Amino acid sequence: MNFVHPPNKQDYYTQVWELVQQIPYGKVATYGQIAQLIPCPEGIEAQEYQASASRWVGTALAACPKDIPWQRVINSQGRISQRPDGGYQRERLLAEGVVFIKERISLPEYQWHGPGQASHPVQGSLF
DNA sequence: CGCTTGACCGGAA
DNA sequence: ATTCCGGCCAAGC
Repeated sequence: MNFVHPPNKQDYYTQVWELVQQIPYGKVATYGQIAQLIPCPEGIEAQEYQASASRWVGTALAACPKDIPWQRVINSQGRISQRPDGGYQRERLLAEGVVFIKERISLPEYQWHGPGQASHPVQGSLF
């Protein structure tokens, strides 16, 4: 397993938390998505970053403050990742109205579109 | 001091 | 659809 750590661990974790905090109620994001929203730290090869970042996100959430909606971060398959505590992530999401189909969430429907992203997606060329 | 163990992901078979 | 693989560090026991 690749476990390259970010140069400034604390700093990176903070960025993760900031982003996760922005995920709206009833929406979800994937580990990889959060990772991509954070710029590759200096001194890290883009390739290494791609290979490791999603895990950094997971590790960051493992140590996140209690006011962070960690339950809204799921894996790329739309599933709940195994956690040390066995947890109630699924329950929390259900409580937010997220629908599970065969233990899986429909990402197209529930995935958060990012922080700066448009609340009004520009579809097609309006011209 | 050494061994174990991580909230992941995408591609290939 | 499912399983396997590479990625190769550091904190904790």
